[in-house]
Amino acid sequence: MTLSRSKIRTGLDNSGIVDRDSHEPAYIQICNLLKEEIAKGVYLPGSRLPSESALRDRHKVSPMTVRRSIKMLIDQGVVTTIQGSGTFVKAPDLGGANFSMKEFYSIFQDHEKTKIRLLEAKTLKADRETASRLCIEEGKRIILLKRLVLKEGDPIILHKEFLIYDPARPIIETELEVTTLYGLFERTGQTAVKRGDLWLEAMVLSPEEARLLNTMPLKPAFRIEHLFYDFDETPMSWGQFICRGDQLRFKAVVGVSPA
Amino acid sequence: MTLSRSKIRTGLDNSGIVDRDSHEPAYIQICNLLKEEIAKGVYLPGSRLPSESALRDRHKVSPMTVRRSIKMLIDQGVVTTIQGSGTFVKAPDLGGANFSMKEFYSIFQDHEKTKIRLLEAKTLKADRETASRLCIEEGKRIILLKRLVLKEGDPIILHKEFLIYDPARPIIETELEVTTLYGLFERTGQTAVKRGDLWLEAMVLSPEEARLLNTMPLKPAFRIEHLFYDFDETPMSWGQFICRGDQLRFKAVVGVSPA
DNA sequence: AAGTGGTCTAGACCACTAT
DNA sequence: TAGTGGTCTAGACCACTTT
Repeated sequence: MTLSRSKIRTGLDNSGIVDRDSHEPAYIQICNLLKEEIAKGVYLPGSRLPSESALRDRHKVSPMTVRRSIKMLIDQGVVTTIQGSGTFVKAPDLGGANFSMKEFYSIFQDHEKTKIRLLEAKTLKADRETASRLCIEEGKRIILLKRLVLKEGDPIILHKEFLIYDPARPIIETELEVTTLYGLFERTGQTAVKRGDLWLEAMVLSPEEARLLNTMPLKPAFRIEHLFYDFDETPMSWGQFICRGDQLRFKAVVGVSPA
Repeated sequence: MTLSRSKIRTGLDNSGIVDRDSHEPAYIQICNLLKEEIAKGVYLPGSRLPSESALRDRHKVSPMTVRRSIKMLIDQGVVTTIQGSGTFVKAPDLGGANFSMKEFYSIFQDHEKTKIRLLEAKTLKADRETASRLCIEEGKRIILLKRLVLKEGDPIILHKEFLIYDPARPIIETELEVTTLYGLFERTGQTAVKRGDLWLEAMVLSPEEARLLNTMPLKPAFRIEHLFYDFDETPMSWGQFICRGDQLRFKAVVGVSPA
C-alpha cells in the first residue's frame, strides 16, 4: 500500500494518514482513501474493510469521524455494513444504478446553445384524460402550454403541459415563465408545490410529433411524464416532455467512480 | 401544529416530542416529524426550518442527533443548508429526479412469474464494434450469451452479452449462471468487477428483435447498455438489455414522499 | 467473551451570514 | 456581534455476530 497523495503526519508516526492542515475535512479524506484502496484492489468486493476502531486508531480520529466516512461510502453504494459483523465492499451491480434527470436538465441550462420557443398557450376545456389526471371535472377550464426546445437551432424536445386554471394560485405565474421552463427545474422562493411524480417511457414519434421535431415518424423517443401536487394533495400541473431518442441518453455509474 | 402520532414525553414538558422508549432512533423520529410538517405546509418551500439549536432544545437531544436528522432530509432532497444562514425547504424540481434500476431488477426477482431462457451461448471472433468496446483486437475470441426473459410466459426482455474469453478470470463462471442473470444484479462474494457504466436509450424494435419478443417491429423499446470493468480498468463484459416499451416504465418521485 | 457496527451525549472550535 | 451550519472530540451504552 502506498501513501501517495496523502501527507504523512508531523513525524509522530507513519500510520496517521489524514492531513489536518488540509482544508478537506478528515472524514472526506478517509472516505477517499478507502475508495482509492478499493479501486486499487486492496479490499476486493466481498471482503471486509478494517473495523471502525482500527480505522480510528490508524487515523487518530474520533469514532464519529470514521463513521461519517463509512456513511459516505454506504451512500455511494460502495460498501454495506452488517451490524456485529463488519463493513464489506460491494461488487458493482445493475440493481444499484440510478439514471439522473440532471443530464436532461443540463440541456436547459446551456443558455447559449439552447433556446425555448412557445408554440401555443391557451385555455381550453379539459378532456376526459386530462380531467382524470388533474382530478377535476371533465370540461373544466384549464391552461395548455406547448413549447419546443431547440439546441443550436434544431428542435429536440417537445413539451406539453396542462395547468389548473385558478387565478388564486400564484404558482401559475411561475409556470408561465414560458420561455425558460425555469419553474419546472429550479423552483426557488415560495411555491405551492409539494410533490411530483415522474414516469419515463420509450415511445415512437407520431407524424405530428416528428414534424415538430424536424425528424421522421416512427423514430424512437423518450416520454417523460410529470405530475405535480399541491399541499392539499390535489394535482396542479400535468405534462410531458417528448425527447428525440437520437439526442438524449441517460448514463449511470456503479461501483467506485473512475479516478 | 398538532402533535398527533408522537407520544409526549413522560410528563416533564410538552416540547420534547421524541419518544425515547421507541425502538425507532431519535434522529429518524425527528427527521420524519420535520418531513410531516413540511408535507402539511407548516414549513413551505423556500422557508427556513427551525435552527439546529432550536431543534436541539425542542427535542432535548444532542447537536449530533439533530444534525443527523437534517442530513437525512438533505439526502432525500427535501431541504438544503446554507452555512451561516439556515436550513431551507426545497421545492420539488425535475432536476432532482432519479430513475432507479431497482424496478427493472424487481422483474428478475420474481422467480414465480419470471423465467430466463438461454437462446445462445458460444464463442466467436470479436467484430469491429465489440472489439472496440472490450478494448481487445478484432478477431480475438470472445463469449456470446443471448437470453430471453419471460414474464408469465411472455417474452419481454432480450439480453445479449459479450464476455472476454480468458480461463484465468473466475468471473466468467459467475456470469455463466445463464438462467438467472444473478451475476449482473446481485454480485456476492469475491468478484473481479470494479466498476460498471450503464446507458439508457430509446429505440425501435427491428423485425428480428420483435420476433423474439413476440411483438411487432417498429414498436418502442428501451435499450440498457452495460459495460463492466476489471480492477486493472480493462473491460470484461459488454452487453445490452432490450426491453419491450409496453412492459416497462421508470418512475421517480421528487419532494416529500406521499404519506 | 470479544469484537463489530448503531446510537447518542455534551460539549468544543471554526466558517460563514446577517445585522 | 450574534446566530447559523460544519467539523470534531472522547467517551458511553446498546444490539448483534463470531468464536
